Amino acid sequence: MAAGKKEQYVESTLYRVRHSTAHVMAQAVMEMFPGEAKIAIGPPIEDGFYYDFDLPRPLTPEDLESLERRMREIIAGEFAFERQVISADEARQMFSDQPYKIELIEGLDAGGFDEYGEPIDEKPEISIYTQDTFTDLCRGPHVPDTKNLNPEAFKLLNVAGAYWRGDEARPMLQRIYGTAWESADDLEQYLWKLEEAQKRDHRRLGKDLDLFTVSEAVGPGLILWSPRGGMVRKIAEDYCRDEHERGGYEFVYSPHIGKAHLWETSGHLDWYQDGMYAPLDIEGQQYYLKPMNCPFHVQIYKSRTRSYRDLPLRYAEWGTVYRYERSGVLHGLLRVRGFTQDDAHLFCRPDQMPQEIDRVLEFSLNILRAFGFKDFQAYLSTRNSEKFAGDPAEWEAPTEALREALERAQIPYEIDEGEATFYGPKIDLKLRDALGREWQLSTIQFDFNLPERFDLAYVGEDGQEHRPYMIHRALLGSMERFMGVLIEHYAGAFPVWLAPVQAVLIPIADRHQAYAQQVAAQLKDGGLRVDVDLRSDRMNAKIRDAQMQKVPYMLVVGDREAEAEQLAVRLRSGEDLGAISISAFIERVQTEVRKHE
RNA sequence: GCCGACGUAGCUCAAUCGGCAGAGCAGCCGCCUUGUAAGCGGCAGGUUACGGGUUCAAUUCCCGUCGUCGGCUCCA
Repeated sequence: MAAGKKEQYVESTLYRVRHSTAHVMAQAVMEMFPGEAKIAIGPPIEDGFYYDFDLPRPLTPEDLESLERRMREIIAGEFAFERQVISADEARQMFSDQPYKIELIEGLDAGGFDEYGEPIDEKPEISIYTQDTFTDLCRGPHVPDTKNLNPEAFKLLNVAGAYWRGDEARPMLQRIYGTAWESADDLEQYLWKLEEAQKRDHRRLGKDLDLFTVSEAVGPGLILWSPRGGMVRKIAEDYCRDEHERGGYEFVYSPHIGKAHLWETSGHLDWYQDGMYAPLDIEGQQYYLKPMNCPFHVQIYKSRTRSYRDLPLRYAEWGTVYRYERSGVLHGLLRVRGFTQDDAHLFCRPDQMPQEIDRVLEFSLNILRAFGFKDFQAYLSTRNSEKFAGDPAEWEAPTEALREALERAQIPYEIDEGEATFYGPKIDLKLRDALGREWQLSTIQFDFNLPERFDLAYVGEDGQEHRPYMIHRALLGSMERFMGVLIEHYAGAFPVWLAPVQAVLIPIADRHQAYAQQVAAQLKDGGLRVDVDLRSDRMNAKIRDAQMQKVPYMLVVGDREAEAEQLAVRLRSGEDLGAISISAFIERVQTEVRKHE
C-alpha cells in the first residue's frame, strides 16, 4: 500500500472495525484455551486483520467456526472498548503471564519500538484497551463499542504459521487471518473478489488451457511449457526481440555455467552464494550454474578494446538463470528455481548515463503498455546502509539520475529506502492488473560494482583508459513470472495477437470438413493461428470446448457458408457476428494483431 | 527452511468402523450428421505419491521421504 493511502487507512472507520474485530477474536481464543493461550500481536491489514497466538495445539477449520460463533456472541454483548493509559510497571504486572506482551512492554518502555515491533522515534505512552473480559496492550484506535461491529460482516479465513516478530530464529506462532467490513454486502463482495482471483489463478488456468506443467520427475520450481503456453511465450518474446532490435540493442548468447573464479570476481560468491546451487566439478575445476547473466556479458565487453565511440553498447539476452529458492516459497510461475530473464546490460560513458536511463525507462513502459498494462507505479530503491559495495558518495549521482528519469517519465514513484541491491540503486516498476493487484516486473539497476571488479575500460578521446558505467535491466523480469501475470491479467483470455489459437473452425457436419480444412489453409496463409475441430461431435459441443479454451474466434461452417464461401463468426464473448467472407475475416484479425487489440 | 493442511485414473472428486478401489469429464471405438456453451452407447484407464511398520487384512492406523497448497522468513 502506498504511504499516503496507508495513512488514510489508519484514520478510517474500517481500520478501527478490523482492529476491534481482532480483539474480539483474541478474546474468543483466550476463552477457548483458558490460561494456556499466549497472545502476540493483532493488527489490521489490507482487507482484514490477523492475530498471532502461541497455543497448546494446532487450530482446525472447525475451531475457526466455533470462534466465529463465540465472536458473534461477544459482539451481541455490546461491550465498550475502554482505553486506559498505564505505567510500564503496571503493564508488566497486568501481563505477567503473557511473555510476548512483556517483550513488547520492554520495547515500549525502552523506546524505539511500537507494540508491533516497528521502529519508532519517540517513547510512546503505554495504553490498554478492554472489552468485556479481555484486555490487550494496544495503541488503538478502536470503535467505541462492540455494537459498532457488524456480526454479519466478518469472517475468519485461515490459520497459518508466522514467526514471532518475523524472525525465523524465534518461536513459530499460529496466525489467524480474518476479514472484516462495515456491511455484509462489503464482505460478500470481498469474498466474491477472492473467488474471482482464484478462478484466474495461473496455476489453474495453466492446467485448464494446457499452457505449462510442472513435473515431479523434473523437480519443483522448474517449468515445462506445453505448445499452447510455448506459443504465447514465443509471440511475447518475438515481439520484444523486434522492439529491442529497433531500440538499439544487440543480441548476445551465453552459457549456463561458468568457473568459480568468475563468480568470485563478480562478487556473487561473496554476496549471493546462498542463492546459488552447489558447484559442478569439471576436470578439477569448479563451475557454478549461473544465477545471473551479467558476468558473461561483461566478458563479451572485455573481449576487445572498446573506444568511447563504441559506447553505449547494449547487450540483450533471454538468459536462463538458476537460483536456489527455499522449497516453501515456490509458487507456480511466480516464484521458480529456473527462469529466463529478458536481460540486458548497457555499457556507457558517464555522460551518457542519464540519457540511457531515460531511454530504458521509456522503452520499458512502452513494452508493458503493448501487453495491455496501463497502471504503473515506480519505486526507487536507495542504498542499504549495511549491504552495499563501494563508497557511499559514489551512490549519489546514479541515484539522482534514476530519480530524474522518473520525474521526466512522469509516472508516480516512491522511494524504497535501503532496498537497493548491493551493487547499486535501482528503479523497480510495478503494475496493476485487471483485478487491481500489484506486480513487480521491470527493474533498472545501476551498477558501479562490476565495472570495477572486472576492470572494465574504454579508451577516451584523450587516449586514456576510462571506466564505463553499467546498467542492468530486465523489463518483463522473467518470462515465467511475466507469463503468470499475463495469464492472471487476462484470466487466460489472451488478446488476439497473443492467443495461442486465434480461431477454431467448426464444421457442422462431417460433409463440411473439407471446406473447413480448405478455409483453415487460407487463414493460415493469412498468418492466422487456426485449428479445425474434426471430431464428429455436435457443433454445440465444439463451441463449448472452444469457449472454455478461451479461443477468440469460433468459425462455424455449414452448407450455407460452403455455398457462399463464407464463415459464420462467433466471438468468445458469445456475440454472433454472422457470416462474412474469408478475406474480410483475415483482414479483421490482421488489424487486431497489428494494433494489439 | 519453518508451522499447518493435503496427496486416490489425464482432470474434478467418492469409497461407512481397517474388509474385492468407484463416478463424471477427458481419451479410444461405434452410432447419430447436427446451425451457436455438453447427442447416445460401449471400451479402456490404478503399485491409492514413494519407502517402511502394525494387522489375517491398510486408500484407511503409525513412522520416514518426496510433492502440492495456505502463510511466515527470504527474493542479491
